[in-house]
Amino acid sequence: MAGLPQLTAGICARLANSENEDSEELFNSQPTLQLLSFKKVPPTGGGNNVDRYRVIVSDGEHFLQSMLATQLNHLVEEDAISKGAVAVIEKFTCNIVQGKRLLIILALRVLVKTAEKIGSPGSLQGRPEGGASTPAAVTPGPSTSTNATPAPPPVAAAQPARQQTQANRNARAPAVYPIESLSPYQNNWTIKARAMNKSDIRTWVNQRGEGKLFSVTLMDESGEIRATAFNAAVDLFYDKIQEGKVYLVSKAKVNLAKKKFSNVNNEYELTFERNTEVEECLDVTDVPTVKFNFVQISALQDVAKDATCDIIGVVKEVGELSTITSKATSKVIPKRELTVVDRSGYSVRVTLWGKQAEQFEATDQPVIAFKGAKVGDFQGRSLSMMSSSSMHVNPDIPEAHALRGWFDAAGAEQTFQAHTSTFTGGGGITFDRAEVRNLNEVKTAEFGMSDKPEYFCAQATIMHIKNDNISYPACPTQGCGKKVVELGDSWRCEKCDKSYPKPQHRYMVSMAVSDYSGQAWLSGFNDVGQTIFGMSADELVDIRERDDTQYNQVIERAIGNTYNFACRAKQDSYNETTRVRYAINRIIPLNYREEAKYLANILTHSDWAR
DNA sequence: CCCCCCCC
Repeated sequence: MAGLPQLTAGICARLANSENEDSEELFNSQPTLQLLSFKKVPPTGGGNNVDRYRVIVSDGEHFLQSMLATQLNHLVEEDAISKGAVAVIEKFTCNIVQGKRLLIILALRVLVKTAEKIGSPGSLQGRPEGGASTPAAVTPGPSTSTNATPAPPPVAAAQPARQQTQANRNARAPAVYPIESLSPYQNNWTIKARAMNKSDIRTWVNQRGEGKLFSVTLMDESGEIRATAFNAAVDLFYDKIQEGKVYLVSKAKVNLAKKKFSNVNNEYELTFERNTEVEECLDVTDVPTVKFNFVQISALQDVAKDATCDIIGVVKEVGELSTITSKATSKVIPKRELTVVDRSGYSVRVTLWGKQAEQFEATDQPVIAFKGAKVGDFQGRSLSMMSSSSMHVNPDIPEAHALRGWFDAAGAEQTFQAHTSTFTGGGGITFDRAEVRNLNEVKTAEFGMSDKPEYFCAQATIMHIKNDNISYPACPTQGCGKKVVELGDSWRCEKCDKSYPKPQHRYMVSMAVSDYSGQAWLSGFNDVGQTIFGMSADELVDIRERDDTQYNQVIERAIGNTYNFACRAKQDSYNETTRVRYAINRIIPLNYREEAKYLANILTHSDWAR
């Protein structure tokens, strides 16, 4: 145990009584603490889906309950810290939640990943910080008249000194809380946050009545929260709140967020009310601007349909303003398509809607960053802006400058690859481990029994190939591939209205594949035959005509090989019987290095491997 | 209190 860092003795007691403290010194002190235990707190019902970690911290004398800010979750999940870790708490705040004093760790630096417990820390007097005892016995619980209970010693005193100093430069010097600390349990707070993704004003009519609303995402160093204004509050705040500006916000209502309707990372959301105060703040230091998590346009094929993503690229083309009529509402909606390219050599179409489509000005091929665009599968991959998406023209970030340089020097002359759909127009284009089903499950779950095709992936071995009718004579015209019929000494394609001296044979393969759970018949077209036989259908037809034994050998060689499949299941009626057929969208030979890596990863992360 | 995000 030699060389363990010294803990900051006494800090837990000071934090527990921080209302009596010179907070500036205390909150700048960057104490070293031991993290005794981690407990995952599951998402609350109706809240978001983000787990949080409750951590018991110790200074060697006392322990104190704390929460990790969610942006630190990865430290636990990636095993960078575990039971007994020693860390410098670089940034934190304190809050009163359900009558308990809670340390909120916003940033930390790991000194020791794991260690034995240092000293024998005890509970702080009367305060059940240990978490094991009953809070109600000592401090008033949340159920005892929440409003009548005076707000516990002002958390104002417990704010990071730096933020407090900034706040003091404002006329009314409110205490500034991190967004991370907001909760329904206490309401005397002010946050200082940047307004992002302000929506248009939207109206609704339903059984309960009608109204209008807009929403905006507020963001500070600690996190983000979605805020919504209804009806009268729309008139009060819509013009006042401007995208990108920083505001002091107080007296808004904190509610549980219904996470399925938003991708904002917070358990709660705000509702602006009549008495809510929103004041622009000119001191914007330490209030972050948008955070992007860019993916390359080429990588969009690996992003699931309906997911949101961030893209940055050069606008190669700007489409005309047009309109569509919504099928659902019959509303006419303005629309504009942008074609965006990046250094991956791919292009993608981004659809703007409504005002954003109307107001888009076609300046000279700007760099644009898109945040939270929705991924669609039209023509392979497409992007669509939503009300929660945002668009940033020529942002002052390194990626944008790099793209500008690249495009002006070379990119402008380049041709770009568009994403393309592989005949399905649906999902299942790529093999995705998350979509792997065993064949028994595919059958019992009745994949493909609905009207729409359903997609699944499988890893399976070829057991048998129907070899009587493995290919057909097809039109040799690029992109046609229709069946041709022999007429005299030529082959005629109805579709192309042309005759050819020779057809081009194309595969149409039916094969039984098997995994540990069961067997299924899959059908595949030309690329599938090419993959499993390692030759074109023309070559194989040629072999069959010359040497039946050699032909059978080629078929035999394809048996017993294992592939990763991306499949489509679809109902099909033939001769008055309806059954589900499975078509192969993609067939990929196993890459054993990759398979081994995948398995090793499972081993490393499973409990029974420890 | 919304929770739609559209079309080809």
